Amino acid sequence: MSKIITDKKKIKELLSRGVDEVINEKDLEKKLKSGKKLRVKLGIDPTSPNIHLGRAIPLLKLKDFQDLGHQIIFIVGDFTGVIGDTSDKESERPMLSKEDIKKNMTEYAAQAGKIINLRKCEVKYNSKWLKKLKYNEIGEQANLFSVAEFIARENIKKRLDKGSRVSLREMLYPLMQGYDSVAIKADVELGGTDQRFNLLAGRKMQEHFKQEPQNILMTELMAGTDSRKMSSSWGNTIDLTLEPNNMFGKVMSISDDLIVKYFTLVTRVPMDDIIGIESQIKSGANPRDIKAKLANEIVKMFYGEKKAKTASDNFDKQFKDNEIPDDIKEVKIENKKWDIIELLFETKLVSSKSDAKRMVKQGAVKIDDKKIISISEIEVKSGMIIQVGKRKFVKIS
RNA sequence: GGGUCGGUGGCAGAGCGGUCAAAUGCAUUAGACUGUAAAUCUAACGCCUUACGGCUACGUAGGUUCGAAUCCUACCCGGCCCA
Repeated sequence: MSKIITDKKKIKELLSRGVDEVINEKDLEKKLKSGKKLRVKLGIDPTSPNIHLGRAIPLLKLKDFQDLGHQIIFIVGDFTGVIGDTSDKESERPMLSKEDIKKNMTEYAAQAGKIINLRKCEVKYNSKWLKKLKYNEIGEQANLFSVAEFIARENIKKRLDKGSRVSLREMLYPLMQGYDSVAIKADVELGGTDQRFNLLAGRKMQEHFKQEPQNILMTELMAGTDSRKMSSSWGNTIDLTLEPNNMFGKVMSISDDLIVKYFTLVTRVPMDDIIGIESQIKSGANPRDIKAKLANEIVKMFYGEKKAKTASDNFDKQFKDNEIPDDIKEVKIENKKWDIIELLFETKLVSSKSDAKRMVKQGAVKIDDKKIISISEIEVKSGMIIQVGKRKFVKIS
């Protein structure tokens, strides 16, 4: 029933927006225009279930393929997950248990479902075919690659130079990812540029098994809130699990010069509009407002228009106008005289009592908009609003 | 198997007998300022104590010492070189 869309403009955008490199571009373009339904593969690493904006980029690309009517296939690396990938990390990955993987995937699906229509996807666990391979078969496949190739990879090289451990086990990873492509007969595989070697392994492997080699589409890498590459090991991610207010705020905290990049990579605002935005920035428009638009756009994608609007309003209130936001968490607590330190700790506004003292000392604590300057006793009444810093509020119920 | 170097706070990485709750960078938090949770500047950043101070921490377990992250022993884990 689903027809393949072969609109030239859409294909062009598919192949260029947020795309770092396509191998082989001509071939892929031809196939996309042919009207054939392509099998598009994306591997998922089940080690950490949190999807952040960086990891969402290939997912968005996948959605673009889906929108054109192509078949998308998730490969859950339940088997490779046990091995541990190395391509986007500079440290070795821990091995995972089956239970962990299962739990992680449930969480993953909940987030990925915000971008992709999961009902129209194939989801495959690669243990299905990988665990059946015999030693001689693995040997044969391993023969397709050389050690020099493997250690020439930037990440591996870096680790080697630094003197950290690279296990033999890790060399198996590209073989497996490559064999996945064979097993599902992939036409296209997506991945970040850091996946290059693994993606190419798929082509080699497919050729070996007399299949037509898959095309590869590598997406650009995303910069995080501190302008370095977005990665969970840097702690600079914007996670999809963030609730709207926080997500909005995090986006607002990116560096100004990343605005256009974010628009291009993680939204589907038409490219023509983005060009307009770019020139607005150049001609001196207030980046704050444009960034707010971006934040709004991103929150909208994951939570819908209404919640995005609320998040946006709350942000303005809280930071621009220094007002108290509408939806504050309520806390039930005995109405009596409380020592301010105990009170802050009890309401979980601070992580420890030392922390509470610090906050008071720094002048970060406000009760009903009145600054608390010294450690003292507070008469707690319901409806009272306690504030720590600009971002943490609690209302006594 | 032999030699050798190392395992430090969320991460990276100094310290190598007292002045070490442990430099510095990143991350985090607060304050000032502002265009925002940008940028910049200032400060904080184990836990408990109003404070004095106390407690727990530098791979694990013991030991030497008035005193150990620092020295010794064993063990566990890792790097490099040799075989």
